[in-house]
Amino acid sequence: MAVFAEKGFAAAKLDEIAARAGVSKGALYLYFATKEEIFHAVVAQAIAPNLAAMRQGMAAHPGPFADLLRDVVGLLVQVIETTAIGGVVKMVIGEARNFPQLARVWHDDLAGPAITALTAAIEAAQARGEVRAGDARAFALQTISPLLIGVIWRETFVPVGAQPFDFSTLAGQHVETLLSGLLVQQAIR
Amino acid sequence: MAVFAEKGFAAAKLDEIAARAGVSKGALYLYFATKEEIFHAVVAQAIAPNLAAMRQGMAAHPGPFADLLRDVVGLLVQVIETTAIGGVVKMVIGEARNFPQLARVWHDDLAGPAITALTAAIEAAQARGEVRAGDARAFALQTISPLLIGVIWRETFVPVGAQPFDFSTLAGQHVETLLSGLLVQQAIR
Amino acid sequence: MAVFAEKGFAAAKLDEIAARAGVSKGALYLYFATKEEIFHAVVAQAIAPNLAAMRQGMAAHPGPFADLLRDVVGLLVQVIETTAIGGVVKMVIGEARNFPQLARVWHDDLAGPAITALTAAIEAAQARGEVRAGDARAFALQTISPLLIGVIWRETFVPVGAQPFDFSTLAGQHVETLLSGLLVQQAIR
Amino acid sequence: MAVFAEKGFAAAKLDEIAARAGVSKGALYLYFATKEEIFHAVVAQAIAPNLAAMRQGMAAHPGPFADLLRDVVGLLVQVIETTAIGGVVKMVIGEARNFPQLARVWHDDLAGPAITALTAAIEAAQARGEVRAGDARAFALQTISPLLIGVIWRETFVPVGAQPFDFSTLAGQHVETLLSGLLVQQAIR
DNA sequence: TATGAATGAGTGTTCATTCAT
DNA sequence: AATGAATGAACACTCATTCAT
Repeated sequence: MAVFAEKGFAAAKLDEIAARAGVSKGALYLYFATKEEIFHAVVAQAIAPNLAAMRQGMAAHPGPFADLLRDVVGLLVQVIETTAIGGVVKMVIGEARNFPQLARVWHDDLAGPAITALTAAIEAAQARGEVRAGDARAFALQTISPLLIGVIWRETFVPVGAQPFDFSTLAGQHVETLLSGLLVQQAIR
Repeated sequence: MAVFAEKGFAAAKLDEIAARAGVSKGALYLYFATKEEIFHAVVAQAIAPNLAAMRQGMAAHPGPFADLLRDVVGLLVQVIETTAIGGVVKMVIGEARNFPQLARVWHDDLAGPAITALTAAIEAAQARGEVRAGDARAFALQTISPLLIGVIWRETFVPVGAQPFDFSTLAGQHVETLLSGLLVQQAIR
Repeated sequence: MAVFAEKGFAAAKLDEIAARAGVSKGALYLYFATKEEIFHAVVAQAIAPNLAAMRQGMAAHPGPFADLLRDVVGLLVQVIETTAIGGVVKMVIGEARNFPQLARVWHDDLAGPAITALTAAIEAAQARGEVRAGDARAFALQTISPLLIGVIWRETFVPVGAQPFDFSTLAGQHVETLLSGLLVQQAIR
Repeated sequence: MAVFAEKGFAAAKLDEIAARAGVSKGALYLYFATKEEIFHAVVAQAIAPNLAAMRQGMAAHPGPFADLLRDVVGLLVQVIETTAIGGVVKMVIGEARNFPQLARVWHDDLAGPAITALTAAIEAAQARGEVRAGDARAFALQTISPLLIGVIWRETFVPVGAQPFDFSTLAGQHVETLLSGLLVQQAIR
């Protein structure tokens, strides 16, 4: 994953992958038939843990919407700070056109369900009168965007000297901003 | 740009670039010394119009913060809907590690100044008492994130059947959400 | 053809083929998509001249069978002594199992028709009472066998010091032997 | 032998040889140092039985030449129909150039002596006045050619749908043809 | 004795780059 | 200025050979 995330599919060399894996080039072919298969395995493998995290975050949130929001954003921060999701996101964005099947898997199994689940939770909150009217799917996108862009910023510009964003700060402030805007009764907050 | 945006640097073939440009492969070398030079030219060229747009959007906004916000987001929507920025963003994200200089140019000339200018405008609004306290740079990131993620979503998942986001709807709702959260006096809204 | 005939398909190296052709390895791919395609082209190309020779040899022989026989055998000797048929025969024998399509082409377009035409000519001679009764196809095989084996002997054993067969001597004596045996009226001979 | 005969030396894979032998690839190296050594063993081993057959066929034939001829041809038919000689012949023809030593062994130990012995027998018959004058070595080649070509035909073209030759028919008719032509006193026949 | 995972040199194929025309 | 045939270095993939178990 490290090599693919760094270079992209085409620029990744099996020699380097093998070297970093501490095996010979030939050994790769004992486990994978082609370079593409290695790539798919890497990308597929990166779905599982995030899938689990997502499901956990979305599971049954009967409490106030604010709690759900804090949990979701907090979980996202945790994933961003502890996993290699940054590299995977880059890989998926960069190679989606070359490997549509890969984009499909990531959309159907991860990104799509995540957005859908979040949208449903927001709609429930709207139904309960907690959240003001509006396109729930757009609200969902707003919810996760700053952190995702923060990751992409980290992967893209921080290596050349850009100032990174602190994810905890960003997350806290983002939740505040969202709540003040999404809640119908702002006094309650 | 079309070829590089679709395939990435390494997977882009000069044969295809030449074919789409309607010239022979050899002719490319009359204007560029290497493939990399073509790539840099493409990426550099894609900075100019966006730079202009950004400067225009940020220029002297003495009026209320809400107006600035609407202008900035509106401009972003326009750029997204009328230019090939989506492909460029993909290219920059995907190739930043392979071409640090490219990332540097994009950061130093475009992304960095844009964030900085927006941050400054927000700080000014904070100083005027229009915007509540908080990390202005984080507010700036929040401002542009949903639209950027919307573009990336379009580039990555829409080609494999994902439902796209409507940028006008997204923009309008996003501005509302931001304002309600950023303005100190919410009653005024 | 020289390289494939010498080494066989698998042991032939594109480096050597290119070198002997006086071009670079890459240049081969301007004209052929794969090594296999080069091989097929070589083998296919080797059919044409032999096909022509065969048709010529078989064409309308109203005269006595002995004349036909002398012409056919004489033509075969000429082909053997002036073309690269030896190498081609080796290639076809050696690679028939690996490239069934190749064997099919050679059988359907060359070996099969040749045997069939010769068989027909022999049957005509039998009908005219010139040739004694018997399996005409087996007679046909007898007709061409010694020269073919002579070629194979030349290709296989002569390079390691075996004594070659003189094709003219072999041909003359073979025709005599056949005539004395095939003709019904042996006294006439 | 099966694998080498089917694919040729270069295209034969040790994986397949080991699999068909029912052992592991590593086990091959307990008995042979290299692939080439396996190949030599296979080819050498294929000499023995044929050598014995040949010696038997050639052994002391004081009787009439016709008897010798029938015995030799009959023996050849038997070998062709009961042993894997077809594959071996293909191997030797196909790999003679790549393994001159192999060609040498086959020539010096088998093909050469066989032709020589047959030639000697024919010369003896000529001396006895049974066989007409002529190049005895060419007569010898004539004697064995049709059956050899029949084998090669079977190995090369029958797998792609060619009509095979019946070896018994071929042999019987061939002997007749030879005798009528080779015997001085044709009336005797 | 036997295994089979691991190796790495070798080969077919690609593609950025050159250059005669 | 433009072409496109030709080059050759680079890379994915194969497979004979090794060796720890």
